[in-house]
Amino acid sequence: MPELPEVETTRRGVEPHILKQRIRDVIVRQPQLRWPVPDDLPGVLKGSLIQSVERRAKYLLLKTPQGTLIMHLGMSGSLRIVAAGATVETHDHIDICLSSGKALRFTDPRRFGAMLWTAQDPLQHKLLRNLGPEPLAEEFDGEHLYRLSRGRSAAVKQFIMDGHTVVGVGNIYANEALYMAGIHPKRAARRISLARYRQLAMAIKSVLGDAIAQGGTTLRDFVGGDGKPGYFKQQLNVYGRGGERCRDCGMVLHEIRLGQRSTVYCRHCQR
DNA sequence: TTAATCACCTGAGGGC
DNA sequence: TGCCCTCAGGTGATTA
Repeated sequence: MPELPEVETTRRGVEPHILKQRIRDVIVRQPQLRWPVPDDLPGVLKGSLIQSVERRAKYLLLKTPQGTLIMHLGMSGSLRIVAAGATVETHDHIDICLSSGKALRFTDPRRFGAMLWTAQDPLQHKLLRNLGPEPLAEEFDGEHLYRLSRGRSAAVKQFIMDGHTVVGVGNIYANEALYMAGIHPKRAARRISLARYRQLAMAIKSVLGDAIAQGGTTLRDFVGGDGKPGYFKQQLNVYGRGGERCRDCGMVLHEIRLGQRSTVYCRHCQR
């Protein structure tokens, strides 16, 4: 399940293979993704030069002189480099064939992913223009969280998973960051002090930074752009460990549903 | 404006 | 072995 570190790992993995490549063809086998792939996408992209491979939140942006291809991996999506004409599996929905003879292949069993086109500034696209800061950017800090949380009665876990607060904090890393900061996931966002938000911001940066450095998680079917799995799962302290012992205090980790999401925490370490 | 819920989708895993 | 059911989850849309 790609979260921000997985998306960044994918970006770094595919970038060397597609940067400065010209798009020779686009093969759309399954256009029904989260939103339908535009009918004219192959025609628009054909012949374009890929100028940059960027990321904003969990969106990957392939910029060409004509516009930008906006991609989202959804829940189960992946991008990898294959030889053009490589054997096609059931969920290989889109191939972007390159002048090098290779292809960027989008695979997504659950089809929660997306592939959209904009000729405008992609950061002004309706999906991107209202997003919060990047978690690893300087502008994201405890003051930012504290300021936005005033008057918010929602649970802090849902607050930090809201893309308007900060982007890229999915369920796994929200659980981990709250554990690291010692904050109970159900605590109302407005009832957390500035000092504790500073700890939480540092925890988010630490958890996401470490995950990126190690290539994302190995949960389910995630593999990087090079087809190799990530290695972060071994370091998860709470996510997926409900009923097991807390690595810090030895208490049994508690698992609940919060906002329809699996939430694991330590009742002793997190207040 | 905020919070809660729904919808999308399919593979994995458990129970029978 | 096969069938059925539940769960997993990112995020926009809808509803209250």
